[in-house]
Amino acid sequence: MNNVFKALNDPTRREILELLRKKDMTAGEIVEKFRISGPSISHHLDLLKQAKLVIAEKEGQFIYYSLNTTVVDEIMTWLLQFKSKKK
Amino acid sequence: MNNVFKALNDPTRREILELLRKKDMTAGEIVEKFRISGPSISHHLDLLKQAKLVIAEKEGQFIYYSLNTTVVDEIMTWLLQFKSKKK
DNA sequence: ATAGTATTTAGATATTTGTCTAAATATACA
DNA sequence: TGTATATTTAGACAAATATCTAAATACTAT
Repeated sequence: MNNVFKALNDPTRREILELLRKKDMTAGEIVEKFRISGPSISHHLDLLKQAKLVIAEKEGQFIYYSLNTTVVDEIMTWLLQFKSKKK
Repeated sequence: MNNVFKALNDPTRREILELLRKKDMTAGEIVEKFRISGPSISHHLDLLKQAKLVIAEKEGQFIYYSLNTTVVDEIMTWLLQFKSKKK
């Protein structure tokens, strides 16, 4: 849970998630979308991976990244508690 | 939006939110629930306030903190986009 | 006014984070 | 095998963060 909020606490990483919502992408394709170095994006992808918000799959020379929405459910469940006030 | 994720990215602050879900509390009451100094908690409360996740109201000598769930809706809306894949 | 309580603000410090360049690893292909 | 491409790992550094103690502010009540 901690990892998830940590992963979401960065505009670049949130933007990566929004990109992946539209289609799976390779690390290189993602890098092209930003003005940040490859290694930095790689690091962001690593944090997203640790949070299990994305899944990485190797295909030959490339690594394809895709969304994993099951964690999104967990966050929403956690958030929902606040909509039902009182213990 | 950035402020919200920043505010949520700390276990102490998330715990404060969970406490406030049960009932409104003064800063002092919140401090008692943790082993962290008053000033540190005050700082956490400030970040939660900036994110509009809590509301502070002065009552005489005390400041009462309470949840503001409207921001929770915004986060959930943002998260929901990921549940409907494809552009 | 003075003293006491509640809370925040200021300033310091250690840790974490985002970024970079350079180097390492892995795959493809001629 | 050797070279090009894709991506990550390593190491450095500046900026942001969580925490602390000491001091300031605000209110209560004697």
